[in-house]
Amino acid sequence: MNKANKTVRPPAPATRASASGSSGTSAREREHTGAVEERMYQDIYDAIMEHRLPPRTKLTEQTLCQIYDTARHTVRKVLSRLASEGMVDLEANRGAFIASPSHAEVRDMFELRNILEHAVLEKVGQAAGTRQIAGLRRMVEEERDCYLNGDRPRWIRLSAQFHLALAELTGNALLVETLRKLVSRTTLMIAKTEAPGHNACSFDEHETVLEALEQGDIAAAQSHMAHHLHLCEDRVRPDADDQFDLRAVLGKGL
Amino acid sequence: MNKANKTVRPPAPATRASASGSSGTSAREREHTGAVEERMYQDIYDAIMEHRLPPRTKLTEQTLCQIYDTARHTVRKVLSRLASEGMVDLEANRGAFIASPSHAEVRDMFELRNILEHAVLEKVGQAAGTRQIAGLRRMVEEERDCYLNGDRPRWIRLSAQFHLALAELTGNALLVETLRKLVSRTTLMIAKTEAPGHNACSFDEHETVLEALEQGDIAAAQSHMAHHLHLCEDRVRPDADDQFDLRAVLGKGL
DNA sequence: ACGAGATGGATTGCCGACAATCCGTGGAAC
DNA sequence: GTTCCACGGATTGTCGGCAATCCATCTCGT
Repeated sequence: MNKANKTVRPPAPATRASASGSSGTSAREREHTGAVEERMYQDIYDAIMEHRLPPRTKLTEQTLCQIYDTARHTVRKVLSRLASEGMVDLEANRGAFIASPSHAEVRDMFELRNILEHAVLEKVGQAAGTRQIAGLRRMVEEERDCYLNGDRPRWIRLSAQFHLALAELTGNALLVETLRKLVSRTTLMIAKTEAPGHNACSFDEHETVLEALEQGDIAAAQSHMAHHLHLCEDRVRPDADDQFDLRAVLGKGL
Repeated sequence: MNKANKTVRPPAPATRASASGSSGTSAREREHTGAVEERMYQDIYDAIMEHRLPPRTKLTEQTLCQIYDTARHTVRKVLSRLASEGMVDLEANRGAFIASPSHAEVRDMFELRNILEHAVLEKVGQAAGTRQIAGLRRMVEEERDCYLNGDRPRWIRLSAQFHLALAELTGNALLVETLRKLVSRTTLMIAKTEAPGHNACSFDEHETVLEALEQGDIAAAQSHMAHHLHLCEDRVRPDADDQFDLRAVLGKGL
């Protein structure tokens, strides 16, 4: 209940204190520029992760300026940062769009994920901490609860967090960060598995991996993980191009 | 002699045509903005890779503006891009510095490299193309030539390119790109092995990997690669904080 | 009726100027 | 002689405006 409450969020870039930002054009006190930037980034990031902003959605600069009451400069920095992480595509003179990887890219992403997570299990399996595995198990249980309760956004986030929590046990921060970007980019593409009569959802697969890990059978855990990733890849939506209203999705209280 | 002549360069970001850029402040025709940006990026990137710009060197915005005769906006974009790849560190209100990873980060980087290159050999070893291996062998030979001829810059680049050429055989572009960033960040840190009486240099180790690969002994190749990476990690310089003149290093003909 | 070309609105890219912050220098007090 | 504080130059962060580009619509010719 401690860690699982925190959302899956990328680490803040190493800015030290952020600027002060005054000289407001609006009447009321303006929030610090760095804070707006961070909030906007998180909002968009979360919205993408939770499939409220599907691939190919256009992120118009001026619209974001209005929503967050900030200058275009700030918006551009956020979009640029999201682009560098592969979450959005920047097309010259056309604007920013939620990323929509090609079929080949999806294949590459999952192959790379499998390589990394295979290595994670290899390393974690050796230094198998009973205590850590218990934490993972609790996380999977919460995952199941969210799914059964219909809390889709949180369920999706926990599904991603499971893989990251596993990777964190390696103690390799760079590995975690690399995997985080990959998980984000793949999560972005996974179709909504809301179809009725759909086969078992991912927390079962997560549990299978954990059980093999508990029994010290690393090879089995790796095999289950590979199977899980393969299923995830099959859940990638073929296509779906609607346009969504940014204001309705992002501007919660404005 | 065909491919090895090309330098190890990151792929250009997907800009389509680049802008026109006129309204020059200078007398002579101004080069397209996108082109300046790309040139500046490549120059700095190469300079870092070849150790002409050692870690902790400060990259002052105005100096770069003068060298490339461009606006600060452009400089900032380049620095931001380099920062997103981990080549430079951006400190708020203090500026941009060539990255200088901590000891822990170096350890993580090499561990991750080993994971990826291990997987590369696994996959390449199965689909062992005699033709491709011949290309790699030629590359290692050129590497040796450059070292013996004293062409340090090119030797360093070829050393990095070897690993990337190997990864390209997997056909996974994302894997190549991920490894490229890692190789760049590690190359940045490797001390100048110019010390007299120094033990054998890396092209020998590259050759050892290739030989094992030729004989179809994947496990041996992986073992040699792991050993090679371990040696590279030991070559990381402990420290060295001098300041260098940007103009002398980057501004070749200005 | 259909397609090619022109036009206007909207959006992104670029630049110079101003404000905020940091760092080195100089001076005064102890 | 040393330490603390204030000041000024230099550097980075932010903003608004203008130019270039793109897209949708309308018009005109066949």
